[in-house]
Amino acid sequence: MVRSVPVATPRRDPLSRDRVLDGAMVVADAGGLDSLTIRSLAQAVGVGPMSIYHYVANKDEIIDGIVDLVFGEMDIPSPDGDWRTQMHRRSVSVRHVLRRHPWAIPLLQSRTAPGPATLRHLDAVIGCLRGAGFSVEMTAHAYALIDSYVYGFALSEAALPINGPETVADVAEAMMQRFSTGAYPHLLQFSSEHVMKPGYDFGAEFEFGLNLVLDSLADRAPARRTAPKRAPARR
Amino acid sequence: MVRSVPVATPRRDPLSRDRVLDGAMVVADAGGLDSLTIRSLAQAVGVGPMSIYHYVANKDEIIDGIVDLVFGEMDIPSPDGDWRTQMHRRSVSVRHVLRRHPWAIPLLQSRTAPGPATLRHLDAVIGCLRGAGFSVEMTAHAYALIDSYVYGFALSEAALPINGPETVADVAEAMMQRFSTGAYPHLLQFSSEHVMKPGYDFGAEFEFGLNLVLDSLADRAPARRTAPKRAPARR
DNA sequence: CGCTCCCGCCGTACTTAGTACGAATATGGT
DNA sequence: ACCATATTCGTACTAAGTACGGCGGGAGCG
Repeated sequence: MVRSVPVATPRRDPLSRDRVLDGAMVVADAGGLDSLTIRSLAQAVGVGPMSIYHYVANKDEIIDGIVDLVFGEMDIPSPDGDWRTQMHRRSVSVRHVLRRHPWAIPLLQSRTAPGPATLRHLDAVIGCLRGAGFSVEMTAHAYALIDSYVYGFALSEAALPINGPETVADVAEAMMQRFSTGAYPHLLQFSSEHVMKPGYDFGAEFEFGLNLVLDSLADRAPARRTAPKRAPARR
Repeated sequence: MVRSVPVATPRRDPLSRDRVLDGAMVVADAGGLDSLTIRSLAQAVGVGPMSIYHYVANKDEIIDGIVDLVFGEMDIPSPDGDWRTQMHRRSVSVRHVLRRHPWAIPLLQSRTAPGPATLRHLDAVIGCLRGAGFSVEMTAHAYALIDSYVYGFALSEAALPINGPETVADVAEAMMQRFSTGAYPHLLQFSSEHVMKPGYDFGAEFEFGLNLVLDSLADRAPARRTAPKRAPARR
């Protein structure tokens, strides 16, 4: 097990579970979940397809592994400090991470084998809310609400045509043809007057909803504990 | 096309795009998206695999088709009546439909070829909000917020172990082993004190978040509340 | 110094899925 | 009765997951 002299036999460094999972992340980031096949992964890490199976039992285990890696990239709320600030920072971080790894969004909630980073994240969020004085019931409410919003937003955002004004125009153009029948007047008006305007950025909607959600929760929370700082509860 | 005598040649009635899509729905509902293969679908509708391709170009078109069927099952907000009531009813309906077809959740936002039911739904939601007096900007905010929440909640809900107190206990048991190390104290406490309690129903969290979101939007909306009539909002 | 065993690696091949191609069959019109 | 057209399907090719077993080289032993 212990290698006395590291120089001795670095055949070409012996692969490892971590290198497999890191490689899987890279492949998924580059081409989406569909492009992540055992063969493409093997090629990415420079081995034959079957070598992968010496480090993971099957593809599902790879998926579980990279989902946990994604959770590992997210900021965790600190138990100290204002809960609203912490949850805001954490939520923004979650969104940014999911923008980097959009393929992970449908997987986040659907894995039944959470890894350590996932559990640490969950624990920190619950700890933050409970520490702020939320009751168990209220914590459940808040957590479901915040995460539903954040994940849902990430899902919507990921669904948008790949970014770039070019694509937006194309999609709009294609849609216009159907609208021209007059069957969808509100949609037509909304698209042309707002969504298709040059400066429109769907991502900017995130802050509005997040602040609304957090403010409303603050209103209904036991407004005490660790938050003498900013004046909360703007109404 | 028109069959003069129904007795004459009901070979076994001639299949159709609708029968293909309906069959695809049934298969997906029964066994999830993974179980929907061309072969399983063909068997479900009683034909050979290749016959399918006379009614759809490829599997993606089938996916697009059943996603639109899902949208077609959702209640649509009426332009008359209180927007809050309408949006509440619509959101509850969306959630129920997605509970029936959980495989559709990751697909809803990711299809770039929306069908007629999808567009009708979109149009109705926008029409409802605009008709209630929301500005274009506010409509965009509200729509992103509400849908992110509803889809995100559906996503979370679909991820839960299949329902049934049996499974909950099992999952909890498996998790407990990891918690026993003391690494996730808040999560442990939260689970044992709340989530694992007999009466807990995650689905009940939906109303809390939905009402909070709608109430907060109402606070920031033009206090016009119910649209007295239909406001065409054309220009 | 050579033998052997083990570990990491991979070649081969079986199974399932999407689907291209064109043949087989049926149906209605003349 | 016969053909044009509309349906349906048989065959087969490609890609992907992965079971099985073989190979080769370093480590420890004699």
